[in-house]
Amino acid sequence: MAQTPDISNDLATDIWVRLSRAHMKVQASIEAALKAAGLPSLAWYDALRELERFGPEGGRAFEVQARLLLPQYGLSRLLGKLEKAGYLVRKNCAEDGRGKRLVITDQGKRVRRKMWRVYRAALKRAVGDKLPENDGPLLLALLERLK
Amino acid sequence: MAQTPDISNDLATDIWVRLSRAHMKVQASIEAALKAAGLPSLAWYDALRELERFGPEGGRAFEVQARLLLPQYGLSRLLGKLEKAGYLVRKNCAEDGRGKRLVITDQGKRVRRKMWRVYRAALKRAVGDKLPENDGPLLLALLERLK
DNA sequence: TGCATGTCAATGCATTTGCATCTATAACGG
DNA sequence: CCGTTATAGATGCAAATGCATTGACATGCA
Repeated sequence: MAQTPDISNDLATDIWVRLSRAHMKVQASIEAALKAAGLPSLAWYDALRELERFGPEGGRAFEVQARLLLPQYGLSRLLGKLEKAGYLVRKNCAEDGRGKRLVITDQGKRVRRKMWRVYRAALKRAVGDKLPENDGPLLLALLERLK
Repeated sequence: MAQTPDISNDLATDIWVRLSRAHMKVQASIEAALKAAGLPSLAWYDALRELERFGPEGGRAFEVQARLLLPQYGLSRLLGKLEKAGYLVRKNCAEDGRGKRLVITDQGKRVRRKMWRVYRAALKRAVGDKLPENDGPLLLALLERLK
């Protein structure tokens, strides 16, 4: 009488499903917290963080892209918005006429800091508080394997 | 000399970052495998699976929605596409004049089965093969805590 | 019954995304 | 030096998505 003939649920599938749910859940919490605080989205945070790493000389878009996992056009447009918001300036690049040098503004730094407080608190609620004791490092190690 | 004053990396953040990366990685593998096989996306699979669960009498959209984590309008449009593709029929609902009864077609069942083979193989590569021994249940349990 | 309120599902409209392509410049090979 | 190919980044257009609202019906309550 056919015991779930084709929709079989093996372990890998279960892990994938829970991984998805966990990811969605955490992401939703963070985004909701940011929105509730009237702050920009996670994507903006990530970009600002990378920009801030560059320091005052700034850096190039393709460097950010490598660390951010966004498609090239996605980053290009995100940078456009950040610039329009006044969080970033794109100056022509001296050593490479094709590229721009990306420099975060003071305003950009300020908003990133604000976001970090909210972000961190949300993360604590959605992750830290849910993992008792020393299960954190264990989960970290296991996730690392899926890399 | 300020040791990473504000971009502090606590454990929760590390877990979140790796969770994101793992999720993206697995998702990308599955989607790529489906696309390479000329099959529809994961979202279609999930919907078809839920529809198939209903059996021949079909079921309602809101029931699917609860299990699928899609917004209402997203599901509505996805169902529209599935119907246009011939994988589903929406018949007027006898017991509730507002709703439709969703019934998967034979063609829908066939394509779901095809997808499952590809999906499952991709999942094995992206998850099963990466987790040695009995770490699977452990990871499963830890992810469950983030629910 | 009759009206207010709630629910199911679809859709118009603005925004965002993905894909392909484009422009501009650099790097290379002869 | 020139022509070819590669790389940085932007953008036009079509498709997808989010949000708000609608239309149709159900439900609850006086």
